[in-house]
Amino acid sequence: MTEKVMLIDGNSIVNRAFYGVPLLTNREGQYTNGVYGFLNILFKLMDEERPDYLAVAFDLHAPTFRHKEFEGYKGTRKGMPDELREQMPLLKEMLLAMHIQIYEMEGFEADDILGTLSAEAEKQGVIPVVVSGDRDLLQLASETLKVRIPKTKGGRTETEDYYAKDVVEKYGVTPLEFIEVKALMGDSSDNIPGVPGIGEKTAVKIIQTYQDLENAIAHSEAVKPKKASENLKEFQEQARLSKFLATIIRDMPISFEKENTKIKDMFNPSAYDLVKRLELKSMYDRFEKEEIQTEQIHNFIGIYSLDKAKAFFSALEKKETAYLLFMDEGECQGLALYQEELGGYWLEVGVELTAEQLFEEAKPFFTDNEFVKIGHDIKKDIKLLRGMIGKTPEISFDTAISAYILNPTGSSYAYDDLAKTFLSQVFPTMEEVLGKGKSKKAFCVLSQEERKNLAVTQSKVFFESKTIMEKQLQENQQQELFYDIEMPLVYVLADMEEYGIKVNKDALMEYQKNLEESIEIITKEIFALSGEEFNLNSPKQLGVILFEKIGLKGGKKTKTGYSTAADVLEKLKFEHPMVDKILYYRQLAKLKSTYADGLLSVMDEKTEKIYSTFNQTITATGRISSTEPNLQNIPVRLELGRELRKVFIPESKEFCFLDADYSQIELRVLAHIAGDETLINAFRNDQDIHRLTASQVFHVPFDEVTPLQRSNAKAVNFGIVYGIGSFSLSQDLGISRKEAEQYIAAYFAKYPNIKKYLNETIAQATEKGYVTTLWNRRRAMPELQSNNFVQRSFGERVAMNMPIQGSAADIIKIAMVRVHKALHEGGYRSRLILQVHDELLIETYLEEKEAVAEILKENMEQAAKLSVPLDVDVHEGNSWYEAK
DNA sequence: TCAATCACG
DNA sequence: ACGTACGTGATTGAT
Repeated sequence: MTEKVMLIDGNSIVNRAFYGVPLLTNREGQYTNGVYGFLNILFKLMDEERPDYLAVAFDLHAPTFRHKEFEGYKGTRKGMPDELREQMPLLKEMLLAMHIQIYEMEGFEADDILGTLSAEAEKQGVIPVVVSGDRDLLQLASETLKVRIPKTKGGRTETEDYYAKDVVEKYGVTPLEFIEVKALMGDSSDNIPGVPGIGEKTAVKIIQTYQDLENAIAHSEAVKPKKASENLKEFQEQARLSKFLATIIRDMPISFEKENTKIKDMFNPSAYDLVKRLELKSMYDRFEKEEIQTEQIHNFIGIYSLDKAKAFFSALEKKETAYLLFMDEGECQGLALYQEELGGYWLEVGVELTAEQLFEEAKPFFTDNEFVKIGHDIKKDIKLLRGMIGKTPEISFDTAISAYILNPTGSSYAYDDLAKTFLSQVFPTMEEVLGKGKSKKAFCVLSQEERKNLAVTQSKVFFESKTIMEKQLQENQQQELFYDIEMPLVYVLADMEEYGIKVNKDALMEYQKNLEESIEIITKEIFALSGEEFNLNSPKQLGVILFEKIGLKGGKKTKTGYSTAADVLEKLKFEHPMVDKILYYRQLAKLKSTYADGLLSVMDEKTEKIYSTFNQTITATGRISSTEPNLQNIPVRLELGRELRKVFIPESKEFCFLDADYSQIELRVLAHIAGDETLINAFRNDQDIHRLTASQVFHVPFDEVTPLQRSNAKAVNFGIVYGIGSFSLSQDLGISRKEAEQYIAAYFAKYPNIKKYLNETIAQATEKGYVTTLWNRRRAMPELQSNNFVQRSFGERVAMNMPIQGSAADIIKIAMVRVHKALHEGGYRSRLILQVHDELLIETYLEEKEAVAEILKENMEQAAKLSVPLDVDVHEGNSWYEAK
């Protein structure tokens, strides 16, 4: 086995990491984001590389030998923010605590240390992996030496990895030639002067022709362009100096020693103490592996017979109780339950207690509201219990949903996340228990005892978290949102999922067949035009055909190559007849794979219905989402796709569809929240809002607005809702950035309160750290604290958008709960079957049609009392297509 | 598993 | 100067 050493450029990584994460401090007021970011990258790379040795090199803030040669050289002494500089001792302390070897040496830079250590390591047969935020290090890349450049993108860490061939591919020169290029072009950040008038492009060309600096100087007469030729001659000494400055030393007086750099006992108690002092919470579990084992064990009482179960349920007082269900296909089935005073129980399905018996005994407990029950992700339990006990259970508190309400941007609301968040306790993650990448089925791989422990542990965690969460909901004034909107909605969604939506199977298969035939034809046409066959679904292969073979000018747009996205191709469609055909192919391919094939594959063969899952704890804004299949993105904008809606039909001839959608709900919400009189009056008078905006922005009379003006104004209105930027608006409308700026300025001049509202929202969000909707749905906004321009700007747009999108989500959720209740209480046979953000689809019994249409319209329009009316359009039809 | 693409509000 | 609109999910090819 070959051994591996990971060599890290400490300074540059800290710098990188620092800008990628939010500005963190611990209770003592110490900044910790640099340390946090560094550790994040370190652990990620260690997980990936699994090195045997590890060393981190730092720059000393002292002159290096390079300074002596060139007095203007500032090298690595370029500015570092104070918040970051303060953290360097902390980071070193952290590294020492983890027994990680640190290298620093007066007169040399971290780059030189890495260059030398990597060379030494290779001599000893150890493979080096060099990690740096700095592209200078690319000169070290070889066939065996990999240079990794991490990037933090939206809190996530990604790396660009380079062996020698990757450097050639990306820059057109070998790693060693990279130094020569630097000598010519210089590097302003490292204060390497280079040759005036030679930039990256020219430098690469020269080196590609002449291989190195000296050869280029020797042939300087022949160098093109003329300016470069002259300057190369005149500034040849400066170029030689630049090469010297850019060359990393690989033989400084320092040695790579296995004993010192061997990774050993990184996660020890004193390192853990330091991590705790710094409050780097997400790092805790790395250091806590030892404690996990003891935490999981939880005493519980096992119940295995019918007699015991009977006794248990009759003894169970009408107390607040947590419960959890595990009904696995495997050999272990049962019900875990935790009650504050009684403790944990495990009721196991087996020979002496069948599932039927267990649920018969549990029935009163589940259906009696006097037993206050809580659960976690209760929608699945509701559906299960309905099957088992034939009634809808009453569960009043869903810990997954309350955790989501308290923090909708959480990545997971599994029990171990809740334990960490609300109990400050660490339990093994489900992944650790089940094994990585395994689904819930692996639950049965566990021993019986482990399984029961886990089940009871989970119910305990959920129960105890609930107490904390209740308090927080109260503090946030989110009780109405949680108890009156989200919890009732669970039952509505459960019904929608169970009921499903009928599809016309024959029509769908016909649609699929037609697409298949069209795809075959268009594919042949494209191949005829391109002169060769290739995988049309591969943007990479397509890019080569379009931009290299045919020679269209698209330029590189994505990090992997040419962009072939629709907006790029749209601009090129007059350049070559193939482009339009590709766009058409894409349209067909999408319809076939995602929709025709996709829907057929999830259709229930027996009922010929599709049962989607509606997720209530996914979105950051409060919307619900739909999966497997996603029924919220069924085509509608283009006719060919829209045809697909014809296959969504009522269950039988006794029913038809009613489709109700809010008109302009987000702009109405904006008008209300911002209190803008112009906008409010427009909605009160039921005016065409885009036309109005057009007349305001383009200074034309309302009746003389052209269709183009109206459509541009519509884009402006969208932009306002999304947190507008002139660049994006200009892209969207295909106008200059200047013009886009003028549109926006004109908009804000006409709607001053909108501007005021947007500014105030950002200010408040920055101050409080979160934004809220009209019903106090809340989204934390850590991005606003970032010193990173990109992240902060994103945060600002989110702060502007979330209250609007989120309030609209609140409103339709209220409407859903009320419509569902009205249908249920009125004894109607009509059902709510779909929600698409501003639209509800109801399958209605024909005789009830008028009454239900009224119920729909009324409940949707009255769901909120805003300063503008809510307007709902209702359509009917015998398919979703017709009802739109 | 990720990146690119594209469907929806 | 930064890099470029909010929120989702499914499919595909490439690694």
